[in-house]
Amino acid sequence: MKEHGAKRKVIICEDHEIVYTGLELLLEKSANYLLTGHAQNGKQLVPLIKEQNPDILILDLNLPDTDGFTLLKSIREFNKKICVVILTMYQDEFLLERAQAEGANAYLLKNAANDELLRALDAVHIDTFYVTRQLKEELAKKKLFLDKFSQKMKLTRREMEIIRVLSMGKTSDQASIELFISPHTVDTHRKNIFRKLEINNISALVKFAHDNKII
Amino acid sequence: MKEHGAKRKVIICEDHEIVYTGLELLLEKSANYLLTGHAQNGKQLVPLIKEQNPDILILDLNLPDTDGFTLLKSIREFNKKICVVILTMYQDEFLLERAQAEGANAYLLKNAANDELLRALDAVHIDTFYVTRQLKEELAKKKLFLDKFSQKMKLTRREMEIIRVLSMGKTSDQASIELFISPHTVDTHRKNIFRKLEINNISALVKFAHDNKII
DNA sequence: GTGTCAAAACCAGAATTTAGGTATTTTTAA
DNA sequence: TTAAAAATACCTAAATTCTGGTTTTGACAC
Repeated sequence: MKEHGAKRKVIICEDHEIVYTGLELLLEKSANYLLTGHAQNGKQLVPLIKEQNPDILILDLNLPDTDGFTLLKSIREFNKKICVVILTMYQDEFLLERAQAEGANAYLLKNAANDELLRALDAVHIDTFYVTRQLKEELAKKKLFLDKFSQKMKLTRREMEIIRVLSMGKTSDQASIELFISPHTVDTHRKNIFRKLEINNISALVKFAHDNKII
Repeated sequence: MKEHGAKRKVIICEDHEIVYTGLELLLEKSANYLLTGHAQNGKQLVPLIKEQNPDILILDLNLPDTDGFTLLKSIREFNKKICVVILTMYQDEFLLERAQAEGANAYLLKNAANDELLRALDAVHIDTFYVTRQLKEELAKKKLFLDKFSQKMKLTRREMEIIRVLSMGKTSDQASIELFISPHTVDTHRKNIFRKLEINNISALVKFAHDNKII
C-alpha cells in the first residue's frame, strides 16, 4: 500500500469535533499525511478501517459508545499492520501501559503542541511504542508523587496492601482472611497506618486512599 | 468599539493547542469573528484583555496555572462588558451554575459540533447566559442518574447529607455536631442508609460515596 | 555480628459502630 | 386536610474498632 515518498493514510476516531478540526488542519498542512476518514464512534470505525486500510489510526480513548481499548482489541483481531496512535487527555501510567499491552503504537496527550503531534506521527511505527518525552517526565513526576507514600508517609509495601484491602469495605477479620494473616496483624498494621497518616478512623483511611488514588 | 456590521473581536484562553487550532480555523472561516489573541494560561490573559479589549473571551476552565473561575472573577473586577464563553469538557451542573454565578455568558462543551459553537458565539450576549440544548439535555439525564440515589437507592436528601459528612472521615458524634442533630439521629440515618445500599460498614459507605462521586 | 526496619502476632480496656427495635415531630404530596 | 414519607430521637446488646502497649522473626545494611 505504502510506497516510498507516498503520503501515509490516516483516519481519525474522535468525537470531539473541535479536536478533529484541529487535527484535520494539522494533517492538511503536513506533507506526509493524507487524512482519509473520520469516525465519531466505535461503531463507525471498524468498517472504515476495513474499507480504507489506512496506515495510521488516531484513536481517542473516550468515545460515546465504547472505549478505545475494547476497540483496539477488536481491530487487532483482523489488522496487525495499522499504526494505532492513542490520543487522550489522561496522563495516566496505567492507561499508557494498557495501551502498549493492547497493541497501540503511540500514546499522546491532547494538550501536546502541534509539532509534537506531527513528530509523534513521523516516529510512529508498527513495531515500536512511542511516548513523548514530556509525558514520560510527567509520569516520572507522578511516580515520585507515589513515593510520598513510601517516603514522606513512610508506608511500607504491606501497609499499602492493608490500605487497599480495608478500603474495599472489608473488616479487619475479612482482610486477615484475604491476606492469610492473623487479625491481630491487620490491627497492628492499621494502627501503624493511622499513626503515620495522622488519622484515627477507617473512614478517613478510605477517603485518603481514594483521594490519593491508591485504589 | 463595536459597530454594526463589524466583526466581533475574540480572544481565546486555552492551553490545548489542538483545540486552539480548531477554534482558530473555525473563526477564520466565519464572517462575524476576528481572532485577535491567544493566551495559554491565566497570567497571559489579563494583560491581553486590557490591551485588546475584545468583545468575546473563549475561556477554558483547566489552565496550567489557575482555574477559569478565579480568572473570570478577576476579569470581572475591571471589565463588565466582555462576553465570556466557558469552553470545557466537563458536563457538570455544579460547574455550569458556578460559571453563571461568576458572570460567564455561555457554557459550552469541547465536544460540541463546530456549528454549535458558532451558533453559541452568535447568540452570546453580555446580559444573557447561553447553554446549548444538548447540554441541558445531558444534565437532565445526569439529574436522572442522581435519582438512582433517590429513586433506585431511595436515599433521601438528609441521608445523602449524612453520607457526605460521614465520608469525610467524621465519626457519628462529629457528624451530629456538624449537622446540629443528635448522635442517635445520625445512627438512625446510617442504619437506614446501610439497609438501602445493602452494606454493613462505614468503609463500604465511603467507598460507595467515592465510586458514585457523591463527594 | 549488630543494629534497624518490616512483618507478624498477641493482650486488654475504652470507644465506637452495628443491628435490632420503638416512637415522635415535621414535611410533603395526594 | 389527611396520609405517607422523612427526619428526628432514644434504648440495648453484640461486634468491631481504636489506643497503647509487648514480642518474635527475618532481611538487609554497615
